[in-house]
Amino acid sequence: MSKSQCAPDEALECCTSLAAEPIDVEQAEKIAPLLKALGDPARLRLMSLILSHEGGEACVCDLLPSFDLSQPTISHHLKVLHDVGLVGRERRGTWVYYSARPAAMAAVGSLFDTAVLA
Amino acid sequence: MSKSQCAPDEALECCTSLAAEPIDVEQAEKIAPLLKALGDPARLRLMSLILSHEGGEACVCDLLPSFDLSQPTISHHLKVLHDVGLVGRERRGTWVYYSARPAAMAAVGSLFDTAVLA
DNA sequence: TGTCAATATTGACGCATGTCGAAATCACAG
DNA sequence: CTGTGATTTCGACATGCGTCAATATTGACA
Repeated sequence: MSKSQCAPDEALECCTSLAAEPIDVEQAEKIAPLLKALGDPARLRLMSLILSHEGGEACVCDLLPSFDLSQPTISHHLKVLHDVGLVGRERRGTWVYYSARPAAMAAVGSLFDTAVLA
Repeated sequence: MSKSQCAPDEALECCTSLAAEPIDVEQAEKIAPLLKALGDPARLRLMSLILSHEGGEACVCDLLPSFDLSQPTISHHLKVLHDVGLVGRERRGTWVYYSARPAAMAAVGSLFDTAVLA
């Protein structure tokens, strides 16, 4: 059984700025995987390519040409992004479309709100 | 020679939202390490503890009690954060104070600006 | 049904990472 | 200068990660 499920929005509604107060252990363990998933150049670019692609979604064939990596490797990175809930996946015919999940992105972004106060 | 230098602000002035346009390879390779550094629960909590600590800085002895990890492990995580430029380090007497570097935090945060448009 | 194109999974490989205990620095007090 | 507490570095270990080639799956279409 491959557990390729996309993590739902449990982790996505619970976070404020890192600077506001010390984040608690549970929050940290929920959010860190999202940052970790984005902490690879290929996946960061994939996220950006998907976000800035027409309609906010892109199929694998749209993304592949931007990389020197093999197709299985790209597929693997997309699975990582999907597993942590940063992107959604939808099959339409032969193609699989990946789309950004704004709530997850916003959750990560909120960590850095008002971080400019220090 | 241990290269424990703190990466200067090269990577910190060059980034806009991931959604605005596809991030280029060089930017991705500069920013991804920052996200990777934050992609560990212990380091995410360290960052938050430092940011929300009085004066925006904290010595190792302030941070240690919040973790079940050994002191060398905490020191290692702080070094990771320092090496990517997310925190500064200053020795004052016997103690070493770590402080958040707002520019680095802002650089990361800017990736998620307007990501809510999709 | 059978073939083809798009995507995912598997298995393997080296390399990086998180963790610890032990030892080394570093700075101050006596 | 010797000792003591704070912090870093070292060496080692197990685990995780990025990558690929090979194979499997899925869906469209003849």
